[in-house]
Amino acid sequence: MTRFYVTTAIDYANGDPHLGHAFEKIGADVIARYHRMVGRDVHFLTGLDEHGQKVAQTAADRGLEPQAFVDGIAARFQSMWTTLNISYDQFIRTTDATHKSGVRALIERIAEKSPDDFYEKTYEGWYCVGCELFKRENEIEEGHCAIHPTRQLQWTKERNWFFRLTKYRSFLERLFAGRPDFLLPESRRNEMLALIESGLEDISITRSRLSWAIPFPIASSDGEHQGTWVWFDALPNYLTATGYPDGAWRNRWPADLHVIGKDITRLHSIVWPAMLQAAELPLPRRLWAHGFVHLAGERFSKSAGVRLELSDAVARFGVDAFRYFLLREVPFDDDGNFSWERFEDRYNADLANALGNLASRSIAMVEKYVGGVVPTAGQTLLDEADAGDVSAYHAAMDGRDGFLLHEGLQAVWRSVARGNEYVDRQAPWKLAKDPGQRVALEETMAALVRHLARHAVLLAPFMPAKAQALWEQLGAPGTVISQRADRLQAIDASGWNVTKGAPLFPKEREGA
RNA sequence: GGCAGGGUAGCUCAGCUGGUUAGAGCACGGCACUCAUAAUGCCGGGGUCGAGGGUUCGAGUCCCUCCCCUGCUACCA
Repeated sequence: MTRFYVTTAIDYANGDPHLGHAFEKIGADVIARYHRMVGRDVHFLTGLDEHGQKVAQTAADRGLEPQAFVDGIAARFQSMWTTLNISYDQFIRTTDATHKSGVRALIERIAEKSPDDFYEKTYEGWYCVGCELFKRENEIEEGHCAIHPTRQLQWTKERNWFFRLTKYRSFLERLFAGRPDFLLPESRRNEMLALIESGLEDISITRSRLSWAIPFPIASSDGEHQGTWVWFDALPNYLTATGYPDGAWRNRWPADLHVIGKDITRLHSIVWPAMLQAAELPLPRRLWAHGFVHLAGERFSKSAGVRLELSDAVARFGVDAFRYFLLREVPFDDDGNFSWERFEDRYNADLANALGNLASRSIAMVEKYVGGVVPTAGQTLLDEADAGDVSAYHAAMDGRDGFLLHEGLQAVWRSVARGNEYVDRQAPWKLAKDPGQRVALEETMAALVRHLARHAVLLAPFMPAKAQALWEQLGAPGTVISQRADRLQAIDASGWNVTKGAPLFPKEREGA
C-alpha cells in the first residue's frame, strides 16, 4: 500500500488551542482521512512545540515549572483534538526525549556532513528585552523599539552559532524551479521565490539566554552550550517523529505533505530544506500553506480580542457541522471569516435543508413505496451526471492542484442540488399511484439511494459521524470509512434495507 | 518605500487569450408540488463591474493615473 505521511505544524505551547489551530488540524485531518479512503497507508502527525523563552516566561508567570506547564497545555490540545475528531496517529512533543535526541543527532549530522555550515559569530546590536530580539535599523523608532516604545534598548553583544543559509541559495532556486508543486499555493511560492532572489542571510541558531531549550550539542569556543533556537528545534519534529536517527525511520521519511499556516512558509520552504540538505537527508515532497480564519460578525467585530470559544462552536450544531462550516466557508488556500450568522445560514441551507432533507425524503419514499428494500435497477442519468461532480471532488482533494477542500465540498453540493431536482422531476409520489410506472419508480428509488451513498462516502472525511449515520440509515453494509472513495461506480444498493432515523441535521425549534 | 495579489449583486465569489441583454450559491419576492426536517422545484427583483482618463467598431476583460484592501519584505512562534 502506498504510504502517505502528512503533518501539521506543531502549535506553540504558550496558550490553549483556538480557532486558528483548529482550522489547520481539521483541514489536515480531512486530507488524512481522504487519503485513507483512497487506499493509502496514512500516518498523520501533529504535536506541540514546547520550548522557548515565551513558554518559560508564561510558566513562570503562573508559578509553574516549564515542564509541568507544557504537560497541562499538551493535555488540553490533545483533548480538543479528540473533541474535534482529529484522527492523528501520533502526537509529538518537542520535550519528548526521543525528539531531543533526534534533534541532537540531526545537528551533529549537519556538522559532520557540512562542517562549514556552522560557525560562531559575535552579534552586536540593539536588543529589545520586550521582544527578546535584536532589532534592525528599520525597526527602531526614535531610539526605541517600535513595538515596545517604553522600554530602553540595550546595546548587546552575543556570540552565537550561525547556520550558513546563504550557501543554499542556488540549491533552493533549483528546488523551486525543478519542483513547481513543492510549495503551493502559487501565491506563497511566488513570495518565497522573491525572497530567495532578494538574497538570503545566515541565521543565528543558538541563544545564550535561552535555558528552556535543547542544549546545542556543539560547545561554543568558551565552552558554553547555548540553547538551540526554537525553530531549529521545532522543524525537525517531522523527522524525529519517524524515530530518526534510530530504527526504521527511512520507512516513513520523507514526509509526503507538510500542512502549515501561511505565516510560517519561509521557515518550512527555505530553512527546513536547507537544514535537510546540509544533513544530506531527503526533503519533504510537498508543502501546503493554508490561510487564516478571521472572526467577523456582530459578536466579534466591535471589541478587538474577543475570541471564539471552540467549545461553543462545537456545542452549537455539533462537531461535524463545525468541521463542515469551517472548510466550506474558508477557502483552504486563502483567508476567510467565521461568523455565527454565516454558520447558522450554512447549517440550515446546506446541511438541514439540502442534504439532510434530501436524505429524509428519499429514505421515507423508499420505505413508503418499495417497502424499505432497495430494488435492483440499473444506472440512470443521475448516476451519469454525478460522475462529473465526483471527478471534480477528487481533483480538489487529491492534491494535484493543491488541497482545495472547499471546492471538494462545492462539488458534493452541486450533486446534492441535483438530487433534489431529480426527485421533483421524477415525482415518485405520482409514479407510485400508477402501477404501470413500477419500473420507473424502482429505478428512481435505487438511483436515490446510490446517490446518497456516494455523498456519505465523499463526505466521510469532512463529517465522519454524520456520514456514518447516513450510511446506516441507507442500510449500507460495513462502515462508510472503510469504503473506497475512488470506487464509487461499484456501489450497488440492491437489497439494502433502509431505515429512516432521526434527522441528520435537525433544525432548532423556535425559541430554543 | 519595494515586490505580489485583489477591489464585480445585501454576503461569499465565477467571469480563459476584449465581442450579443455581466453569472452562481446564500439571502429576498412570487408560483408550483406534497415524498420530506414549513423542506424541495420553477420563475423573478437586485449590480455606476473602486474612481478618472485612453486604445478599439466594441472593455468588467488591454494601457495610464489615482484611491482603498491584503500578503511578503527573514532569526516571537
